[in-house]
This record gives sequence, C-alpha cells and structure tokens, in this order.
Amino acid sequence: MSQRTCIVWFRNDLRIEDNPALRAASDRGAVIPVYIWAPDEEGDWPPGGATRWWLHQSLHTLSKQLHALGLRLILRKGRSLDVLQELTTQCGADTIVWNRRYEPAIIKRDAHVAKQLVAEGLNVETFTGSLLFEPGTILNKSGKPFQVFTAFWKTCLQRPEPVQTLTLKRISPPASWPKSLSLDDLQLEPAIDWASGMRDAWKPGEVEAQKRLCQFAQGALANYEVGRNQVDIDGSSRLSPHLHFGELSPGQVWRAVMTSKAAGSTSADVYLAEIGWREFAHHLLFHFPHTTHAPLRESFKRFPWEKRRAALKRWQRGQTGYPIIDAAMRDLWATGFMPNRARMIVASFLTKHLLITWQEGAAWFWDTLVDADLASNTLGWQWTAGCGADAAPYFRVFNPITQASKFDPNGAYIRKWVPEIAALPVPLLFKPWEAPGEILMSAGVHLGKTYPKPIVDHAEARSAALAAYNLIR
DNA sequence: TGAAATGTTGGGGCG
DNA sequence: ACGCCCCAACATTTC
Repeated sequence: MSQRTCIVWFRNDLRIEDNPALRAASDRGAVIPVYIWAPDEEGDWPPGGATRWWLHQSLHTLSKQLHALGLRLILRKGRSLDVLQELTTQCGADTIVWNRRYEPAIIKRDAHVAKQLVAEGLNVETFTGSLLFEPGTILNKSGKPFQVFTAFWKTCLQRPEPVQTLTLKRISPPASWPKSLSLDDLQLEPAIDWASGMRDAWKPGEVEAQKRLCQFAQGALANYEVGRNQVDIDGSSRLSPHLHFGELSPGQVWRAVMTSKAAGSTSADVYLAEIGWREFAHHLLFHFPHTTHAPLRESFKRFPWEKRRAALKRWQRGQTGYPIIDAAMRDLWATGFMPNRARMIVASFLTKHLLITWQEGAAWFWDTLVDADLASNTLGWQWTAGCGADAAPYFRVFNPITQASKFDPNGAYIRKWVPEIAALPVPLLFKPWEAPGEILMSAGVHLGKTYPKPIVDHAEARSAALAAYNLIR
C-alpha cells in the first residue's frame, strides 16, 4: 500500500521548526512543500520592493534547509487554486495543509481555495502558525473586539501560556517530485540592484533569525525598556522581519524571553507587550478589515488633509531639513528598516507637520520596509495619526528637535545618515537653522545648498495641526 | 509610547 | 531680620 502524500502550502511561515502545518504533514505521510508566488491575490497590497527582496533570500534558505531534510521546495507562480489543483493531481496528494494568514484579501482567497479543494474530495487542514492567539477568540465581556491595548493584552495574558514547541520527528519525501520553477523565475529581486544596504543590514532565513533571537534574549533584552528608544545604539530586537515572514514563530520568541535571564524583569514584560501589539494589530485587522484604507474613527473622514506632492517626496527621500527625520527616512531607504521610535517621529511629522494623510505614509512604508506587515502598518499609522484604536491623542505632536535630543543625544544616528551636517556640534545638529553663520561655515554647511532649510517651521506647523484637528472634534 | 503653557514652590541675592 | 524679587525646578493643565 503506497503512503499518503500531503502538500504543505508555505506562505508567511518560512521555517522548519515550530511549524504546525509542516509538522502535521509529516505525521500524515510524504511531504511536498510548495510556495506559490501570487502577488495579485493580495488585494490592494501586493508585496513591496523590500518585501520581495527579503522573500527571495528567505525562500533560498528555506529551500536549502528542506534539501538537507531530503525534500525540495516546489516553486510556482500563478493562481494559487490552479497550482494546488494541478499539483494534487500530478502527485496524487490527498491532503493540503497550511498555516493561516489574516489579511482581508487572503482570508477571502483561502476560504475559496479551501472550499474548492474540499469539493473535490481533498482534505484541507489549516493551523494557527503566526500568532499566539487566534483572531476572534479574544473578546471583551460583551463579546466585542477590544479597541484598547492594555485590556486586550491583559485578557491574552490570562489565557494558558503558549508552552509547546513543535519539532519534526521524521519526514519523508514523495515517490517522485513535481516540476518547480527556479527561484530566479519568480523575479523577486530588483532589476537594478539597490539592495546592497539591505544585504549589509540583514540575513534573512530561519537559521539567522534563531541566532538573532538568541543574541537578543541574552543581550539587549535586559535593557529593552530604555534601549528600544535609543536610535543611536539600536536597542530594539530587529526581529520584526523574521516574524513577518514566519522565520520565527511568536511562540518561539515568547519562550526565548521567558527562559532568558531577563525573564520577569520590566524590560522583558515591555518586550512581550510589543509581541502583544503585534497580536493586537492582527486581531484588529481581522475585525475591522476596512481600516487598511479608511480611518477606524469615523470623524477622521472629515479631516482636512493636504495634497502636497513635493513635500511628500522630500519626506520620502529624507530632505525635510529636520535632521532626525531625514536620518530616519534615509535609514529606511537604505536598509529597509527604522527603529520604532524613529517610525513614530517620522509618522507624526508627516501627518501633523505636513498634514499629509497617513495612507501616503503607510503606502511608502509598505514599499520600503523589510518588515512591512499589513496589520502592524495599519495600526501604527492610524495610531500616530490619532484615528485608530488606542490612538495617540490628536494634540500629541512630536517635536523633532526634542525627540532627537532625547533619543539620539550624541547625534550619532544623525551623523551616520546625514553626513553633510556631521561636523555640527549638538544641540545645533538637531536644528541647523539656528546655528550662527560662522559655525555653519566651519562645519562646511550651506543651508539651502548642501542641506535643506526646514520644510516647515515647527511652531507654525504645530498650531496648524492643532487647528486642523479642532475642525473635526 | 508629548509638548507647551501655566502654576507653584523654595532658595538665594539684595535692599 | 525681613520682605521682595528672580528664577530654576518641579507640578499641573491645556492643547
């Protein structure tokens, strides 16, 4: 009697360890791992440039890992349902398994795919693989979704702890392998090579993700409460892209924190709460799928956003004349990343100083971040703009000078990314327009030529933002 | 997971 | 010694 054959549909779960779908498949019979490139099934959010670059590297390492287990990663592109149907027929597979994703367009697609496959007599099993808590299961006393983080997270923490880790026992290949495209056929990498900054900053893939997790849990975690805000030394974990692509499961992160020497400290709790925000974002998107493009708070539909093409471009390229903003935006452009503190500062600047819609900011982040995640991106931008769940009050306008002096006190971050003003001393480095002529001269800075004058005046922009927000109160 | 304006307090200089 | 003013430091409120 020939063994059963099971297709594992890999998506944002590009790992071997603690992978419920892969584990289930290996228990069922022979395993055929598949990745299908289908960007036009992602609704209004096809993967951006940085995401595609990362995905290429991550698929490469996953493929190598599977090879070491005696398997292959079958790569395909096209309509997911068509590919899966073709493969099940070709391989005589009777079961298709995957770990669930929660983006609105993907939920719809997956439901359709599952329905069709089941209608053909195939077994479909799906799993919770990228979240600690399944969306829809964390509700308040009246059975509604939480819109305030602390209440949400408190409820999560009362649930049984995620303690299990799934490991593979044995895994067997099918009798024969179906055809696969080569990774280059997917054309994920940029035609013009702009990714050198990303190559220097990142090592995608499960093995490196595990290393970074280990390093973080033994190192920066202990000082996370303070360190996460220090953009100059970067005390953040930098695990977000690994989590987004599922190279790590949140359960693995959870356990690494709980078994580290920092376990139980305030820093450990603060870090776990960040994992909690990730959960919160996914749950919110699940309950309020329209928030990817519309504000959660209805009143913000009336907000007088301004169309400022030129200003948007200067923000995107790090040419606003505010050093901390420009440093962060150039960091993003070069490395596909920005520390969370910097994200809040630049997001506040775009929406409040420039009065440009958060959707424009979200779109830019979507294209440039290696950790671009629809749920987190949506929550983050709506939070900053003041129109989302548990949002920052509308009158909270970050002062880019104060923020820089607090979180980049020596100016190291600014000097790294805005070298043309590096010779200025602090605190003038944070506000070059206040520097006396002779200091600018000796630092080789010519405002308006070698570095832009500020795009707006802070005090004026602040009161304009407050006035605009008053209109919709 | 702010910033700025306004209010209060208390030490020290000074007439 | 005393009151007055200045002002830094801190607290509160307002946006």
